[in-house]
Amino acid sequence: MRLSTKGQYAVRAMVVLAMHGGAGPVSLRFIAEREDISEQYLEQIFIGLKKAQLVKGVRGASGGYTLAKPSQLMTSGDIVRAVEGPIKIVDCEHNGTCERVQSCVTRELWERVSAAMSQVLDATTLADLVLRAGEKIN
Amino acid sequence: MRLSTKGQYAVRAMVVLAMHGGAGPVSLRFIAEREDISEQYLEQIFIGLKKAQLVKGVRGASGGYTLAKPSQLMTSGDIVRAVEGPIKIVDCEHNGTCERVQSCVTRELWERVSAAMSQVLDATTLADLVLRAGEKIN
DNA sequence: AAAAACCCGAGAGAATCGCTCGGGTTTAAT
DNA sequence: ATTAAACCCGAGCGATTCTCTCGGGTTTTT
Repeated sequence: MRLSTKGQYAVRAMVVLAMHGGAGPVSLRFIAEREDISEQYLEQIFIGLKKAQLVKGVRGASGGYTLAKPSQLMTSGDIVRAVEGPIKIVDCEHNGTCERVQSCVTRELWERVSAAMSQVLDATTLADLVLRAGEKIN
Repeated sequence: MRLSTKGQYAVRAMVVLAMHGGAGPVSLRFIAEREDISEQYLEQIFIGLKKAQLVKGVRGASGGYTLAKPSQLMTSGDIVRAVEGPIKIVDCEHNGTCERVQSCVTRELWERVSAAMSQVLDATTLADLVLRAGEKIN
């Protein structure tokens, strides 16, 4: 029951991106050094972020990535989902109907837990995280 | 980001145990058949539950396991923690102080997520689950 | 005595994680 | 035009974790 590094790295990387605001694209190399993450691993992560249309890639020299929309309109939930898939703590296939009733009582529990996680993640925008980072520095 | 089967099985097994109330110990074989879980895997799970003093083992023929305390006094959080360890979605070692400030902004986020999970799990007693199982059957 | 059941450590097969490798292609700068 | 920076992408690899299985116990009831 733990978030893989992929999700953690993705959020950290997006914070870096957001902090550099509109000042041109940010290269993966920069993020990699700043956050001490493998550059090639970051590439994989950004493929997911790009597919989810959270970032835009700028190719060529002095390229990099920029946010695809303002940080107020992006939540940590969006970011985590982009690289890790849907936020659910167990995957139950029998949707709605189980053979064993006992099993499905617990399913409701896991769904409530997943919902609680989503609620926190979806309530926190990227802008919120940047704001807090700013507060910490000062 | 998913709960291992160990945690899921543990809760399901405890529901079975609770539903058999005070009517003597319940054998692992019974639970294993009822819930379609490997009996030997269940043994491992019950070692954890026993260490956490949630169940009591009764050795010998016609033995099995009983709840160590009333189901109202046991939460799904207790059960999950017993077999899976502390409920936290990332493990950050730097407690309180990080070198990179950016990293630690996100740490607060993971802590809030973990807290939200705990809240749901700790608010649901074993008795609650049994009650719902009863409702489902009728 | 025999059988039922818990107790327990070790390990095996598969899946997942956390990357790395080796190639591209695109574009800015010189 | 050339070079170099940077994104793009598929494949694979070592380590870890998960999900059990195996092979032995020991305890207690019948």
